[in-house]
Amino acid sequence: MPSPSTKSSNYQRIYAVVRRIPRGKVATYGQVAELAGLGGHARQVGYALHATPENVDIPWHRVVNAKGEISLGVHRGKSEQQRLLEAEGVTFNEQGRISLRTHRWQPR
DNA sequence: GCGGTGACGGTCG
DNA sequence: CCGACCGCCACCG
Repeated sequence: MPSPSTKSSNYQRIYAVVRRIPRGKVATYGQVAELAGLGGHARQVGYALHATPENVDIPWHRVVNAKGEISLGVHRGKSEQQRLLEAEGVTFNEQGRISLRTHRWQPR
C-alpha cells in the first residue's frame, strides 16, 4: 500500500528527479520516468514537463529524448533549450544531437 | 464517457 | 542508421 502514486505526486516526483540533474548533464525522458518510479511511461514525463511553469526553478531543458535530440518543435523553445544547454557546456553536433555517451547523467 | 493526440521508447525490417 | 508500428497513459474537446 506504500504506493501513493497519485497524479499530483507523480508530477512532484518527476520535478524532483529533474532537479537532481547536475548542470552540464542531460537525462532522457525514459530515464527520468524510471527514476521517478513511473517505469517506461516516458510520455507522462513529457506531459509533466510541459505543465511545468517557467516560474519555478526546474531545469526542464536538461531532459531530452532517447535519441539525444531535443523534441519539441520550432514552435516551442527548441532553440531556447539548445541555447541553455550549450551555455552549460553541452555540445551539439551538426545534426543538432547531443552525445549522450558523454553528457548522459548517471545517478547512483 | 469516447476518441484523438502527444516534450517517448523499444522493437522490427 | 533510419523509418514504420505498437504500446502506455494523461490531457482535451
